[in-house]
Amino acid sequence: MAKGITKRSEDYSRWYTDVIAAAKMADYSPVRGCMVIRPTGYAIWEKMQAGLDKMFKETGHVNAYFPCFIPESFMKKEAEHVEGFAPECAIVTHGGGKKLDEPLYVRPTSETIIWSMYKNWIQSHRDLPILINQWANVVRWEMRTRLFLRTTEFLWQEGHTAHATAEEAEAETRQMLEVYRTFAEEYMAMPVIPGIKTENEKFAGAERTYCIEAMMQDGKALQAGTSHNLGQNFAKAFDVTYQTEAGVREHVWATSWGVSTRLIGALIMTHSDDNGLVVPPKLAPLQTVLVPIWRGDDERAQILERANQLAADWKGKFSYKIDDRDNYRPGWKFNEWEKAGVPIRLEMGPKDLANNVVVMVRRDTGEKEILSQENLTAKISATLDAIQKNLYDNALDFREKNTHTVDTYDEFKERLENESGFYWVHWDGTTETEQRLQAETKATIRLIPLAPEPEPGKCMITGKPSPHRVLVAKAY
RNA sequence: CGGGGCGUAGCGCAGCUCGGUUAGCGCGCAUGCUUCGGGAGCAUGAGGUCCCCGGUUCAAAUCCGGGCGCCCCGACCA
Repeated sequence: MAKGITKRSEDYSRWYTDVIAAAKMADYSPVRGCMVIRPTGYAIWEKMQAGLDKMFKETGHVNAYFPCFIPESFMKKEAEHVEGFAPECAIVTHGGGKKLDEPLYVRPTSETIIWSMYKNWIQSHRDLPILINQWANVVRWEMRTRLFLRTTEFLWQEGHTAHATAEEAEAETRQMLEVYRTFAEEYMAMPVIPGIKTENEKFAGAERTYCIEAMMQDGKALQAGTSHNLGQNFAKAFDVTYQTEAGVREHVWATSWGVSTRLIGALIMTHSDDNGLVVPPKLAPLQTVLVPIWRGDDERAQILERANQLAADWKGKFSYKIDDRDNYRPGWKFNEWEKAGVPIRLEMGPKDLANNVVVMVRRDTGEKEILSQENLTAKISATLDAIQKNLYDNALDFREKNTHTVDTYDEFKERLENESGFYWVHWDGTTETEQRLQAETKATIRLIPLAPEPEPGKCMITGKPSPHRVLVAKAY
């Protein structure tokens, strides 16, 4: 039934790219490592943007736009930042046919150019906080790329805030992490675990990085969003100070936070199946498609008339399309919309017309149901809600089934071989042990829980004391 | 950067080993008719720098040399 899509059990990577191709979400571009986001993929991004942007505004943020070119000298001002990003930057050396006096970095992230501006905008505590977000593209010259998950250029949002106190910055960082968690769970129907990154994994230039981690269907972890407490690092690098109420000059406290088009990859790998894309109703570009079935022009006219009558009640309640194309047959359409992940398909033919019913098919379960044409609108709305919930429940159930607790390194290594998934383990808190773990098993410490359950134990590798467990997994 | 695979019609491929008519096949595309409840059938038709450069030869998609590009897998990263 799913011609052209490799089964997940055969080859997970190929399945992933097949789903994207079958749903016409993206295409490879003439430029290595870059992708073209096609209308179907972009529509999902627009839905994500709409949901997130609303939440950003509700928490007091405003949008702005900063340039994509950053003077080299700016990039070099924060030591850890430049060290972290320099290897993966694209640099413009020529413009207008002439060599530039100073090379321009194509932004891999915008902290530096934004803080160069904040320096001018901030003098007094009265100027704080600044709560700016921008929707933009960024470029990171990755060695290996995968559609949506890691491309040389990608789209994202980056919030950059400035605060008078460390406490306020920390509260902001945590608040935005919570926004991401809510978005992932409520819109994407993707359960996530919030936490803190280890020193080793934190953002270049941050004091502390928070993240949300999700489990993909192959048991691997995917970092779905990050929120950084930047402390005073950028304020010091760019000499951004303000006068307190008491008249004292202090460096400003900063945060930054972002999610990217990678979320689309996360969405695919959380819900989709061997028949193609599955999209939760809240992010589906098209929520319901009605496929009319007819023989001959008379039936066609009758069916379409009834379909339009029914659909008149749907406006403003959910998005829909009546697929009245005459050049494709119903079976072909069923398949196409299935691959595209449309949550609900309705079928209506002559028999249904005679019986005053329609056939409804759920994308998530494949269940067919014959519905009266009375109260159809309410039934569709309720089913969309049910699909949203079912997708979340399934994803959560999958994660729980694939989350393990282990105490010894031998057991960990053995189980990781056979069951990829999340592992809660004891760790002694050192970077050396973390690096050894990664070198020996390819798994990484994904996060330290926000509010860890105190559980004194011994590091599974070194046997040194550990106050609580951390989350370890192979990751994208 | 290492390992593997591959460049021939829009897409997927055969042909290459062993050089030889006008380079094929499937899907898709165009037109027409019949169809239409899970990827329709028939007929007709359009569509090619055989990745590039050089060499060998009467003759190269095919042999030789060099180059470029893409995909997959690993080391780094959202």
